[in-house]
Formats: sequence, structure tokens, C-alpha cells
Amino acid sequence: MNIGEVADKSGLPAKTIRYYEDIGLVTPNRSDNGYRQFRDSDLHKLTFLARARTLGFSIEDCRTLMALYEDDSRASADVKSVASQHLERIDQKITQLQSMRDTLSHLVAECAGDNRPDCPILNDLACHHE
Amino acid sequence: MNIGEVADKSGLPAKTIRYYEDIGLVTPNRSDNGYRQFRDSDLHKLTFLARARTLGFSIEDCRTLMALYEDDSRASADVKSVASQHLERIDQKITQLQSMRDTLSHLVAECAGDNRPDCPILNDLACHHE
DNA sequence: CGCAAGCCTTCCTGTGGCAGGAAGGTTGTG
DNA sequence: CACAACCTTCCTGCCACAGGAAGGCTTGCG
Repeated sequence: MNIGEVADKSGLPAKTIRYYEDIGLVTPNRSDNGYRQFRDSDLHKLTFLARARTLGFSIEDCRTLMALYEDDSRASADVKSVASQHLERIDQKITQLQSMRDTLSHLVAECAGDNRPDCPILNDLACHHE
Repeated sequence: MNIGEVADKSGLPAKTIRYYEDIGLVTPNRSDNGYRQFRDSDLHKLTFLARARTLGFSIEDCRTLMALYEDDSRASADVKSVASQHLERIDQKITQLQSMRDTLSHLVAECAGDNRPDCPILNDLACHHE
């Protein structure tokens, strides 16, 4: 398979696949003409990566997860550890975003949104927050 | 005031303040020795920026908000518009993160986390998601 | 007066995860 | 044989800074 076909099948842009080769996540063969030649196992890896990325794992997490996936003697505890830490980071992010959301939605609700200059949003921003 | 003092008072790192000058968000004077000289109005701007950044506004949003803040004939509708769009982006992000969270927490809960290789998390990643 | 500590300066590189695009080679079709 | 549709490498840019090198200024102490 050429890169276009694996791009279609994996759902990843060709650019991304080249990048993943650059950083050593996949290592396709090369044809005589220099084109990348992907095996089924490469496509499999790429769909694995695509799925892990949609779940928000970092590239380094993906690298770790791939290594665990390919290690038949892995301990599921190691996988769970990576996923748990990621889950924790996600929770932190959600908490932080919800805090922003709460403040912002209050301010937006209070703002008249007309053509007068008085604005609670700007008042909040300009007020000295410690 | 030198940069160290405004850094302390605004809560922003000196690096960040220099960067904000680079991109034209603040324009402090210079002393004879080349040091940046910040007025009270500069400090005021920087605390405004710090607050806007903690609410998650992008630098470009901050630029717009600052311009509106300094425009006495602004319409609060313009401010509200910027804030509403930002709020919408935050909501989208939260939704997306919660979707990740739901999937991940399911998987983590199902994973035994022992020293056997069988792992629902890896099974999910490796299974062909369209 | 010399010297060290603690400020300040500019400039360069790196981060994460690619996207965009230039310049050129290859392959398939009418 | 022209042309489109692939493919290649290489370079730059994104965002919002952080880290650090190399050097100038200032202040206080012995």
C-alpha cells in the first residue's frame, strides 16, 4: 500500500503518517521508486495510533502503549497506569475549563450586549484580581 | 518600575512581559541604561492581560479586548460577542474532553491492572474503529 | 577600590503535533 | 505525449511562551 491508501484507511492525513515515521512510530519499507510501502501490520499500527490520539493520549503515551501492545508478556497494570494518569490529566483540564466556563457565563449573562460602553466583562478583567 | 517589579505585581513572568512587548501588547519606555520603564498604566494593562489569560482568552482575543477596553465609545455588544465565542469554544472543548473521559474511565474500570497481559484498554485501541 | 550578587539586556533554540507549500520525481490515462 | 494525480524531501509556521547563553548595569560590602 502507498501512503494515500493507508491515509484513507487509517483516517490519518499523509502528513501525519510521514511525521510518525520521522519520530519512529512506524517504519514502512520503501519501493524501488522511493515510495513508502505499508504492510497490513503498519496499517494496523496506524489505526491503533489514530484511536489512541482521539482518546487524547500524547505521542509519547502512544509510543509506550504501542510498545506494551507488542509485548506479549506485558502486565495490564502498566497499561492501566498510563491510562489512569491520562484520565487524571483530563479530569484536571475539565475542572479548569469548567471554572473558566462558570466565570465567563456569569459575565456574559450580565452583559447587556447593546451599544452602550458599560460592560461587566471588561469591569471584571480590569478589576485587580490578586 | 523595572520588569522585576511589574512581574511581581502582575503575577506574570518577566519572560512573558517581554514577549507581550514583542507582539505589541504593551509598550514600556526605556531608561538611559536600556532597562524597560513601566508606568502604572502598563502594570494595569498587564494585570488585565493576566486576568484575561486565566479566563482562557487567546492572545488575539486579548488584543481585541484591550482595544475595546481603551475605547470609551465601545459597544458592550462587541465585548459580549468576543466572550460568547470564547465561551462556545470552551463548551466544545469540555464536551470533547468529557467524551474522552467517559470512554477512558470505562476502559480503566474494566482493566484488571494485574500482571497478566490481557487488557481491555489495548483491545479497544487495537480494535478497528471506523 | 575591587568584587560578588542580583538585577537587566538581546538573541537563539525548543516545545507538541503537525499543516502548508515549494520544487521536483513517478505513474496511469486519454 | 501531455496532463493529472500521485509520491518524495525540505523548509517554514503555528501558539505562547520557557530555558539558557553571553554580556551590561547597579548596589552593597569589606
